[in-house]
Amino acid sequence: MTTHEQQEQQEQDVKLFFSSHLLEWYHGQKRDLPWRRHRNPYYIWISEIMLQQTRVDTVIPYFNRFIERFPTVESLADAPEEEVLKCWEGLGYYSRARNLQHAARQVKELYGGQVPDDRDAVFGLKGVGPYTAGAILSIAFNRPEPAVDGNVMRVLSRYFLLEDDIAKGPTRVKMERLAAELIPEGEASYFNQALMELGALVCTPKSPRCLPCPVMEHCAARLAGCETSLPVKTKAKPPRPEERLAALVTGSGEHAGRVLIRQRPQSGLLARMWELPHWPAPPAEGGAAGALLPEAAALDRLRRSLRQAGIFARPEGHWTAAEHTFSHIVWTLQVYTCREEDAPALPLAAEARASYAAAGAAEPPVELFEGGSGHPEDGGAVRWINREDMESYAFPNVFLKLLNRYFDEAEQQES
DNA sequence: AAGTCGGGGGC
DNA sequence: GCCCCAGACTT
Repeated sequence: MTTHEQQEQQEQDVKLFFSSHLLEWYHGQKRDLPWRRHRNPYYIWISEIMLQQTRVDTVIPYFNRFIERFPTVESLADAPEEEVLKCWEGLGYYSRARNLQHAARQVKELYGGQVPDDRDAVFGLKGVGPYTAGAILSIAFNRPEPAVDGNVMRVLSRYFLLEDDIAKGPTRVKMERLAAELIPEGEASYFNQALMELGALVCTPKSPRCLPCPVMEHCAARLAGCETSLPVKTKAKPPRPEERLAALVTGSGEHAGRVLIRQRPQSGLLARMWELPHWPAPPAEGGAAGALLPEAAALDRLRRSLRQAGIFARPEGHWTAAEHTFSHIVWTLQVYTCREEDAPALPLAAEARASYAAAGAAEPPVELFEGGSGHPEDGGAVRWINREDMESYAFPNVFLKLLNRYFDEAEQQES
């Protein structure tokens, strides 16, 4: 046998060792997760969409509620979109929910309500990319397809000491080829889950638990002592800060005891979710970025933004500040309590024109809803709600917390 | 290839 | 604070 052939044989042995030991470990260590109790392709599919960029512990309660409310593909396909969004409330990446329902309608109409088991069909479902397609095909149907996510790339980077940047596209393709080679005959479902389970429980990003690892013996990174410096991944850009003024408008007259909420536009950030109205804060005088706007200026700006949006209310004072972090933006919301007022006798357009004229040409126009086209169906719908009504609207977490806190405080003041 | 899309847990 | 998570989609 040549040296080259010996080397190849050794690589094969290391791969076989990995696959067999990992599989055996999985059968002893796998967690009891709701979507693992039956091999139901619909359950697998829902769980995989929820698990995109989201931890198992976070997903479990959402999954259980979702399956209870939408037990079948058809029930999901036929549901009102707001109900799907409400089920997703707080889970983030809300386009996942909309895409999921779109895909449920695809499955209902194209495949008779049965989740398809062939590659092209699964890939064609909205919201299903390379990872999720591989996960559905392998976990639900035991097809020998790779399912390469962050866990898998981390595990493979370490075991095979691969220094490719996992943030780059081609790296995933390379990992998929490798992961496909590793699948033992007829064991795609368990093996792919085992790979991810190892990444979640043992081969963690920081301080991996190498001693109990079933494949430590041949882990190249461990042998080289560099397991904590893998995988290589370029840093994400820091999110840009955005200062915003938010209005907590309490109703008077027929709206007494209620708070004003607004719906976001059809597309983009937090699409179709409900929120307290808010607008970009003008830069503070003196120009220092992040400097706090003087209260009087904020109150005045908010009053005009509200009026421009057709809301007649008087900002009264600063209530609280709240932060909300997205992947690419950080909102700092300065929340002001505002009191609903009677609409003025003058029509809004005339009011607005007079307001601009009085302010002079230097006054910047305040958009009705930035990013929107101005059409009502693009968002901007408003409602006056009490605490019980919150059941009917889906809110991003920051507004969920603000509203709950407000209603708590209002209740305490009554008693 | 880079930007857009949430939110939380772990350290 | 920072990192990353069972990623997909758009440009």
